[in-house]
Amino acid sequence: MLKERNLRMTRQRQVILEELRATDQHPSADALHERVKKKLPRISLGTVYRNLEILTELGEIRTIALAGSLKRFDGIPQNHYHMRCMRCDRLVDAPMDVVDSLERVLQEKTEFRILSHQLEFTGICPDCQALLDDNA
Amino acid sequence: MLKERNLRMTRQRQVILEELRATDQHPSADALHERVKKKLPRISLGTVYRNLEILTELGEIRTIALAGSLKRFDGIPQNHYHMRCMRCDRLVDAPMDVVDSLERVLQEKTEFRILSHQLEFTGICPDCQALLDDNA
DNA sequence: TTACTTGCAAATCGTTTGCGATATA
DNA sequence: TATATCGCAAACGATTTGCAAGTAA
Repeated sequence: MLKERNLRMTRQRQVILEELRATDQHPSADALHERVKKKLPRISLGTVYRNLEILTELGEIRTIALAGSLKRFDGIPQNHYHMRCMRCDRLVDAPMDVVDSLERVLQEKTEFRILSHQLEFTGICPDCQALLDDNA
Repeated sequence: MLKERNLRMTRQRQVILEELRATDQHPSADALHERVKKKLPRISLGTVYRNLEILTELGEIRTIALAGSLKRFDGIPQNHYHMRCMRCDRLVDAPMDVVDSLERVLQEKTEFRILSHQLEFTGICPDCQALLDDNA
């Protein structure tokens, strides 16, 4: 699966994959870099980032996009879900109710105390669909 | 509601709230800053950030933390949900199945083409619960 | 008159990128 | 040997923060 993309299995790529597979800690790039450095002391953080991206594209690992520092603001204080257009980055309210049962179902199966949840849909907005159709 | 926290209703705070309430565009802090500058040309981006934080704490508006900027990595390539501890930031697999019907339910009600969804639970992990109990 | 709030600029954080050097296939 | 990949360091974009001046109550 490396060949069709002209990719090479470097020692760095190998160790990054091994170390990630060896833990269930869902490390950040930085935390993984610290682990990998124990075996390859000279590896750089940039190399870790580059390989994590490639390994994700290959389907070998998953990148979890956490709800994080990037923010948008909403004049409506009630909780509701959103849809984001992956092409133009527009953010729109999702026309559906908040599903409280998601938290209840999970709470029955975990010691974690669940307090809230964040649900974001990704897709293509109508405007961008039209644009894409034009180009076809 | 301003009084109990010794907060003042400044012109800046007022206009930021008005402008955010006047749109359904879910602007970024920067985009909102551009709008507000038309009424208060000298207002700084830092002031916009500070007020958005306070208005969120007061429950007047909502801050939407977008999925994307912050990343974690997972050696298991199958899709699944996660729980994040709001105290220690630990990330753990959620013991529940992916709910495909969420996308179907929403797709029936929108022109948006839904392609995927991101669900993240927030709460307190068992270790941090124990710590909090000790301090009580 | 107090101390909350501002504008400005510098700092921070996670991530990305340009470069010349290195190593895989 | 060709070029994918590396290490390094600088660049990046969104957000946060320190400080002295301004202003609401």
